[in-house]
Amino acid sequence: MAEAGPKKATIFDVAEQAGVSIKTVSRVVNDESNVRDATREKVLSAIRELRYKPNAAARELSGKRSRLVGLVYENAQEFNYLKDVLDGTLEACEARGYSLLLCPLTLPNPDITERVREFATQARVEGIVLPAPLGDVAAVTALLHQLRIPLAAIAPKDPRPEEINVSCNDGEATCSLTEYLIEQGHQAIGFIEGHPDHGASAARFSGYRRALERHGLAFSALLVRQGYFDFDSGKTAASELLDLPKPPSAIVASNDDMAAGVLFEARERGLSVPGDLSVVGFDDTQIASRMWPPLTTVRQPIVRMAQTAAKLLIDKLNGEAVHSSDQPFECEVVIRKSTAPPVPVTPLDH
Amino acid sequence: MAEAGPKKATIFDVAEQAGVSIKTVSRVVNDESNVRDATREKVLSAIRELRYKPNAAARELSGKRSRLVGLVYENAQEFNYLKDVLDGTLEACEARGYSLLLCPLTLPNPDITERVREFATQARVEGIVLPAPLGDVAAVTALLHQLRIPLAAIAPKDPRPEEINVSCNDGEATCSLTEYLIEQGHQAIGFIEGHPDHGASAARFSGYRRALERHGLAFSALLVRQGYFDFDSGKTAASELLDLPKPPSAIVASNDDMAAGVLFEARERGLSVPGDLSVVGFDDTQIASRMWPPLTTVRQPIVRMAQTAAKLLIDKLNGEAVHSSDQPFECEVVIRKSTAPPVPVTPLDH
DNA sequence: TTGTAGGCGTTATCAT
DNA sequence: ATGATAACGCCTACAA
Repeated sequence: MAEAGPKKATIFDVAEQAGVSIKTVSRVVNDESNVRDATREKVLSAIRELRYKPNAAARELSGKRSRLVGLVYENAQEFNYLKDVLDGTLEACEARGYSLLLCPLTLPNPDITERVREFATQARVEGIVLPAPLGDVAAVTALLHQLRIPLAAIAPKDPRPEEINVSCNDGEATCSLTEYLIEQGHQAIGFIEGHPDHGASAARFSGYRRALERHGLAFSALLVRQGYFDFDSGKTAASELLDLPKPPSAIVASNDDMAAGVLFEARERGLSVPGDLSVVGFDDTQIASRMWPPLTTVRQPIVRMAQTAAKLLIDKLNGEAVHSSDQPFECEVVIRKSTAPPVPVTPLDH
Repeated sequence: MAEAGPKKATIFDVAEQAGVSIKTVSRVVNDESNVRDATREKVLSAIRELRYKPNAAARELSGKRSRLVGLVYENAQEFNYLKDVLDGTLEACEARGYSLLLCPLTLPNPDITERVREFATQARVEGIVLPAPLGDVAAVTALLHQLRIPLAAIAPKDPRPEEINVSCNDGEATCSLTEYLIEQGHQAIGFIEGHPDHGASAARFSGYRRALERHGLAFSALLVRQGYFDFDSGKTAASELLDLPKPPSAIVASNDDMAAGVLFEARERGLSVPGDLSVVGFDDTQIASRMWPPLTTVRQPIVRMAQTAAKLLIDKLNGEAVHSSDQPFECEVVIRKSTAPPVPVTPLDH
């Protein structure tokens, strides 16, 4: 049972308690050099006793540092990807004493620029995390550049070396995934592209093509449909694909949400998955394991990617040298139950 | 192409430009009275010309108002409910010039108190929105009370009149939903309870019982299973229910995520929905319309509830008289395809 | 209706 | 290695 209002301790209280000046306390708090060990100890224990916490507003006013990071994101219906981004970003911020501010965007939108400017200046964030596709929206990146606000892009289409960006090898992963289908005996494999604004879309598409080539399968543009990473577009694309004179026996959707749409469309037509049609997704978000049948997909370490993006961003804000483009993160194919050899099974196929 | 750094205008610049004192500018900015219209206009146009934005840090330091609202939430696997809460809360905050800070919690957790205290003080939020079940976690509400931080609870179990809280009539809605099943001819209707910590769980359960009574159907504890609002618990509960010697022909799950689990379990057993089993959920979150078959459920206006909670909270922070417990929000039954009369259809049933 | 002075809790500058 | 003192930009008294 603590008392009601012990008038939060200030830097002066700590200084007095420790018998030093406020500047020394400030030095200790900010981990600056030029403080004798003994002095530091005195200050530290005073801080503990008084439960002193620096006042963020005063700090910001004086020092120009808000310790705020922004997450500007596209607020789509499908939130599965974003939950992971949020989790990762938040954790990284918290671990470093930063708070996270949210700025949902609805795309396309003529006045993104104003909204983001408002957000960046009004909310006075020091840096901004930009999950795909925003890392590629010039209106946004140019503005932030002009505002001198560092950014960290997650899975941008063309990563600019001077900025922080994290990505994963989703092209390769899509290739493996497609190969898995091919090895099961599928010859006609449909592909649903992701949103053209996302860098991942092109990468995944080319992964698909590479798998075809590698196995001597002809590529047919008929089997490729444009999607937009959401359920509805997946459903529509599946519908078109299944209406083809010679429909594919398997469909690769560029993400789980679209794969869910494919499953839905198949059900509506009374098609059994994977009996009549194999379906794979991408991301291994929550929904993938909740569908029936559970989706074969690719696990993308979104949480860790977001964590890393935020971590690097904050490091940069703190003036540390940042080595952005390490290795891309590794994806992992997750086999579940939405895939099977096409009927009839013909062992002679390979 | 704007210039790089026009040294952001301060209140002094505005005062000078308008030929008044800073206090007058302050009055205008804060909508205080006692400013002649002509003066106000002068100031306003100076503000526009200079693109003046009050410095939030200075404001907070001086005026004790951070214009920050916190959202403390349980960060569960299932994010469907929270996406809506987030959308609503964010919008209400934005509309009023507030920013939203996030504090995800993992329950159960021995040191929630410390985490929340840290969040509340360190992040210096003025008020906190508490979506269920957090409005009922005494460790949290007591702490906030002690810290004198106003809170707004969304769907708390026992709404305390002195606090802000918004809820909906989910008891009644569950009753209607169950009656719909009964009217279709179902006699043995299973029920999966929600997480016992959520107020909504008890309300929904009693709605279920009321429907039974009203139609002269016997209540059987055998047909009721404990769930926790997540997919897995729904699946488990369904499994138990379906293993019963005389399994139910319909199952009411207390939310969509659990209903998804029921669907999954049914599929695993080769049961057809709604042919062999009718299933209903609650919330009408994203997942409900993505499943196969799409779920009959209850649309809970979560976004609007969250919006209202945040709005009322901010009103209170601004010293306005807040009339919390208006009417509960109205829910709405959404009929989709997961329900059908039990086989064989016996028109004589009513 | 308007203005002046003082303070909010830090960090930064420049001594010592 | 440490300390006085001046910003930082605004708001709340209290005058006028």
